[in-house]
Amino acid sequence: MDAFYASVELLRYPDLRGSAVVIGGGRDASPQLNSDGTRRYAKLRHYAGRGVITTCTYEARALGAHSGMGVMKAAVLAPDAVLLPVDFDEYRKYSRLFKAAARSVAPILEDRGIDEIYLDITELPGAQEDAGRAVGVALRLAVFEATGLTCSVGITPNKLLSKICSDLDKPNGLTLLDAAEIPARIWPLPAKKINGIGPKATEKLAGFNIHTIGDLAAAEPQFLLGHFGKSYGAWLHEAANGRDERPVVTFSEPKSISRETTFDRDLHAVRDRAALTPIFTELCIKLAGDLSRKGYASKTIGIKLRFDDFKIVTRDITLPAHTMDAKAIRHAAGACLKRVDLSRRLRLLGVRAGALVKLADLPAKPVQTGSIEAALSLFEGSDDPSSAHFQWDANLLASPHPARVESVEPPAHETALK
DNA sequence: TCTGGGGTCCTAGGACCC
DNA sequence: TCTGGGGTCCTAGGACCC
Repeated sequence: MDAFYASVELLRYPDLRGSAVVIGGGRDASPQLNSDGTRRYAKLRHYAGRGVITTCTYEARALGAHSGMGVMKAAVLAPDAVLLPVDFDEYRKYSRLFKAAARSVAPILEDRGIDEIYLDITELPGAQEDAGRAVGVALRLAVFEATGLTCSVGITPNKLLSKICSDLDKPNGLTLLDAAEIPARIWPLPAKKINGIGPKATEKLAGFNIHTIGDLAAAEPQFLLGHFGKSYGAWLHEAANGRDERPVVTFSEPKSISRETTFDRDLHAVRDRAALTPIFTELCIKLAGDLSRKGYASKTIGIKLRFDDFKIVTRDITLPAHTMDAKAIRHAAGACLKRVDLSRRLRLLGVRAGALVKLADLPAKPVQTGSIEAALSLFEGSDDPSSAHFQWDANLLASPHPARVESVEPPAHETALK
């Protein structure tokens, strides 16, 4: 989707069409209603805070703003640009609408986040020959009719090339590409246009005088393997040559669910404990709510800290049984926090639930909260909370497999087989 | 002007088991 | 008392993406 969040906002505030508009910042950027019924929008120049731009209109981009940029920095470049707060509920609504419209054209759809999808149109009637363009036209029409929003489409032999091509003619673009055109149209592009080559890899490649995808394609595979590792090196070579066999995946289970927040000001774990504790607990409650709503239980609870120097530290712990209970999550996360050196001030705190299992697939009833608390009290009472190693007392825990606890020695024949 | 929130995948070492 | 090879799980960090 083209400038997705900003475009959704323009549907709501059509008077902003044609203006430089920035979405982000958070908090009090909502438009106010004047007495005459007109709207008064917040200007970038009045912003004070730590937010970043999530999306901005093409007019704002022309002034130098881009997503990821701090709003304070953008205010210097475009002080008169309009600032709007993010409204994820609204974007999710339009996300569902555009995906449903796309599915009506091509049912094999891979979800790549709120504003991006892959479609497998191989088996679509008449998708061979020159009908690719017809599919692209139908797709954009269906999306526009359902949402009033434009999107950009790449139609190629695989996901890697489609991703690159969808970006070549933004906004409202349609780009078709045949494998034979790779040298002429793909190789001149910067290497970072490949999905999977980020800032670090771009920098490292530049050090070897590899700047374009063509440079990368011309590099000896052995050289790439030697400098980028077996897996990534081999992938770089394949990607540069436009080869990608990944299928369009229509469904996948989530691996983790998390909540995090950046504080208005940096907080010290001890001195600002009174402010920190409720934030920490709130994150755990929200995470438990997310798990419950989505129907998952987690066996690994972790925390993420970002210090004032932007260094990130993570800690996690695997529980004896899956849980979705806020108290159990809070206790586990608290135990993780005790394993971190907290002398620096904190900028961000996050809580994560991993090792997820669908509630329906849970082997037995989730362990009761009380038992997990009893187990975790072992951590909190530990003489050495910084120690990375803890001993669980299995007897304190309710087992999700009560029957198996009773098993004793394996039968003699089984022992013999070993 | 310091840089959000929610994810995935990969690597790597140590524990532990066979 | 000195060395194997394979496999899984746990934990921490990092690159990358939307």
